[in-house]
Amino acid sequence: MRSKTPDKRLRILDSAVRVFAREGFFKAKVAQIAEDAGLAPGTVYLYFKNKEDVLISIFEVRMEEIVSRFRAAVMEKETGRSRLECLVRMHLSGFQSDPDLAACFQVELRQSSRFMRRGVKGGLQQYLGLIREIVECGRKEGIFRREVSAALVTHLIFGTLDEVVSTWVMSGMKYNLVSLSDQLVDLFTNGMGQGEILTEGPRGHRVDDTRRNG
Amino acid sequence: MRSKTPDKRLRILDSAVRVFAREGFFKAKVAQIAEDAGLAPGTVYLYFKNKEDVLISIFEVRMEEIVSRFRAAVMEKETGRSRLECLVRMHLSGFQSDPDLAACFQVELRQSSRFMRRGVKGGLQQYLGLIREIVECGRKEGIFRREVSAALVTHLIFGTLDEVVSTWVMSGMKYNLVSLSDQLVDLFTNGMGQGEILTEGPRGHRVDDTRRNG
Amino acid sequence: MRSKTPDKRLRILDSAVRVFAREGFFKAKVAQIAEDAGLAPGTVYLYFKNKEDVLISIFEVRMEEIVSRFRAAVMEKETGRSRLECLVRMHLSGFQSDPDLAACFQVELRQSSRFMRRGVKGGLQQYLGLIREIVECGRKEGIFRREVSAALVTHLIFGTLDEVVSTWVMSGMKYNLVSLSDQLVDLFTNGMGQGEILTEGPRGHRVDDTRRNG
Amino acid sequence: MRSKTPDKRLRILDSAVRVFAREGFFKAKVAQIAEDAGLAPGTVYLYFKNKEDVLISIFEVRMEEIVSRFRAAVMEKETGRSRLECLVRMHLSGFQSDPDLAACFQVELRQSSRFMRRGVKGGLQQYLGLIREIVECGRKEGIFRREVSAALVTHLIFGTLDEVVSTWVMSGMKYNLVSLSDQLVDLFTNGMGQGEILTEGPRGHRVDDTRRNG
DNA sequence: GATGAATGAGAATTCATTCAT
DNA sequence: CATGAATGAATTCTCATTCAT
Repeated sequence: MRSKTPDKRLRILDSAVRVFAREGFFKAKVAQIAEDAGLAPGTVYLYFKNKEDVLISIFEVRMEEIVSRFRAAVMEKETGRSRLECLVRMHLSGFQSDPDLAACFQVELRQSSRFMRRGVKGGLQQYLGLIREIVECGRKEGIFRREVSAALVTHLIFGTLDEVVSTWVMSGMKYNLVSLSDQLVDLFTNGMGQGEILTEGPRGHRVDDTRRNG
Repeated sequence: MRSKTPDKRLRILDSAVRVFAREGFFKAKVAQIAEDAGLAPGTVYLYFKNKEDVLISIFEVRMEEIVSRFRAAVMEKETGRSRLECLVRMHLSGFQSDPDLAACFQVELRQSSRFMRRGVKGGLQQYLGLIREIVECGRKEGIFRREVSAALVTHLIFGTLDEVVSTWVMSGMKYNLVSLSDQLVDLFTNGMGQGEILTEGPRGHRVDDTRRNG
Repeated sequence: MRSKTPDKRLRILDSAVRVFAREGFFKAKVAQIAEDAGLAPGTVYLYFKNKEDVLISIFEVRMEEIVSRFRAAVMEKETGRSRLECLVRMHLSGFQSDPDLAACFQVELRQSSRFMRRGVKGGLQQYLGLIREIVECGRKEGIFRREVSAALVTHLIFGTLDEVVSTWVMSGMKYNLVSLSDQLVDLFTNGMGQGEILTEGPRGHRVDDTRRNG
Repeated sequence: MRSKTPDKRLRILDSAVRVFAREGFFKAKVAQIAEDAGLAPGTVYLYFKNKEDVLISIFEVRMEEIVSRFRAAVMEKETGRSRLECLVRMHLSGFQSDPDLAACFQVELRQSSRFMRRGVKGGLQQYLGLIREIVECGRKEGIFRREVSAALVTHLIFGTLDEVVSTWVMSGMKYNLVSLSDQLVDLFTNGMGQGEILTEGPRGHRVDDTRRNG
């Protein structure tokens, strides 16, 4: 029992993050979580419908806090580019600084079929929404392309971040995650291709330069 | 019981894909799988250690087949670019044409903690290896950039594909997945940014143009 | 369900003695025991690790009670001889008056490999200890011989009692066990040999006729 | 696989003794025994009804051999006393020289409820019969007492030997079993009591040192 | 609100045994 | 006779959840 929040609901969630990270969702016993929170097993059920609900609630509560914190920070930036940089850096450093949470989000949460079936609309959608706003913002400024679906770009960004963090978690969280931020932002904006050379495909000259020169 | 392979091991895996997709991993009973395969429950345990082993084996067996099929097709292409196109298209069409397998790979498999903890090295690593070869190939041709970590590019591609397919599965597999291929390849190679405009940031001239124009 | 002890642990043990005696250890179902005790199956596992633990616990709990009861009675007697008589009689009458317990101790318990491998130290050692104390006591008085190992004498007494009770159980508990007490005590103290004749060994005359004639 | 008897039935029994001794009856798999005997699992069932039958058969086959060997040796002796000595020594040395068999007889066999319920009449009864013959023989010579039940004397001898061997097995077979023979024979014939003093109560003089000191 | 003893549903799994070859 | 792949019955045990106090 480490957390001392008087709010029992939050205390349970804090304990659950630790226990889930250490034991894994299925091996974790509700009684363990309760004990860690200094409560009786039954008490957990005054605040949560069941064990999965605890897991999902971790995600929702933390995501709400994350999204609003991220949004605040992101919106202080002026350009789409710097907003993207901000988001990427916060995403990576957020997990890097809280390994238990990282384990919950990247590993345990996926073992909830309710989560995997996207039964949890709230948090993730809001986060995707925030990413999308950044994309739209960059488009309005003319620095991000309009030809590709904004939704797809959002998946590109989120999917990559998610995979990168998962890989880091699986590897034992040994290397520095945040230091990948710049390369990631570079990749998101410029892609993996050598700009010009791509235009010189086998077919000759690319004519659609206008796309970029607009 | 649909599959009639004489190989009982494969028959069990075929049945398991169907049952897992329909019922979900936890709701699925070993006896159901056995029945679907026309076998007695105990027979499953002659071929697999336990239920999770069946799930993991689906992944391994199918991945092996996928990787070798994808590799063969990809390697027929000449350029890194066309190889990337080939891989993306095959990844998306592969799942689109086999919804049960898609459900297993994108949803059920993640509920195996052994899988999530990357206890399954083989298949996924080989697939990532194939992606990486394509990246390296494009680099040798000079069409893909060398400044960014190849590993990171690999995660970009795989993470995005995975997220895109997952989203499609969750949405009920209603839209056409393959049709996203071109946009994805475009994003991977060119990024989301307006190339030139990026260089002309609000702050003035970018000096690192050489990077691309080199 | 016969027993009504409020202590659930004891209620389970009481029920288990009956069920084990009637069904045998392996045929006995935990659910049967629970039902007999008026409890749910799961409740058994709040008090015992598993079915074998129930069996072993019967032995331990009953032995503790037996040893202290026997010790109290035995120690009221003055001489080693009368103490031995007391123990033998109590051993035999104890089993005779509780056939279910006899069946558990003599038959079912032996089917626990943990018991047979003497994984159960407590009870039996204490009982053997009590026998040994009686032997030592008789030795101090000078009525029991000192030339033979006390441990061996203890095994003689216990081994014989155990075999005699087992035979009685196997035979269907038809004859009177307690009535063997005097003969057993006689055998333990005087052996099966004709004193005199034994003395006519190569080594010379025995003078102690009085032993049997006196 | 060590045994090379061409008789498959005996090969199975030899293997079973080893496997039962090493694994215990319940942990032992029929397939293990078959493999050790260099046979297929199904073959075991050509020679034995089931696994328990293998265990019981070990006892019967070995006991038959033991009883006839013991009887032959015992009957070569002339007096009841020397026959008893012979039996005790052979009983102890028989187990001491074959630890696997000792483990089977003293531990594993007891876990068969059929054995414990004396469903196995043959072997044990014959052995008890042999002991009894020795007792009767001594009685005819006048060296063994007639006042006590011969059956009881038989139980005394067998029960004690059995307990002594069991204790030795449980203790890890560390000490020398055969060296207990003389003390045991002494105990069986003379008992644990100081002859005269018993009759003269606790207060009398001991005069009969001759009895043991010769 | 909090407790925690009691519940009881539920399925994976084993492996002795069979029998078609 | 021998095989060994397939069988399938059968029961323990767990632990999330409840609810009387």
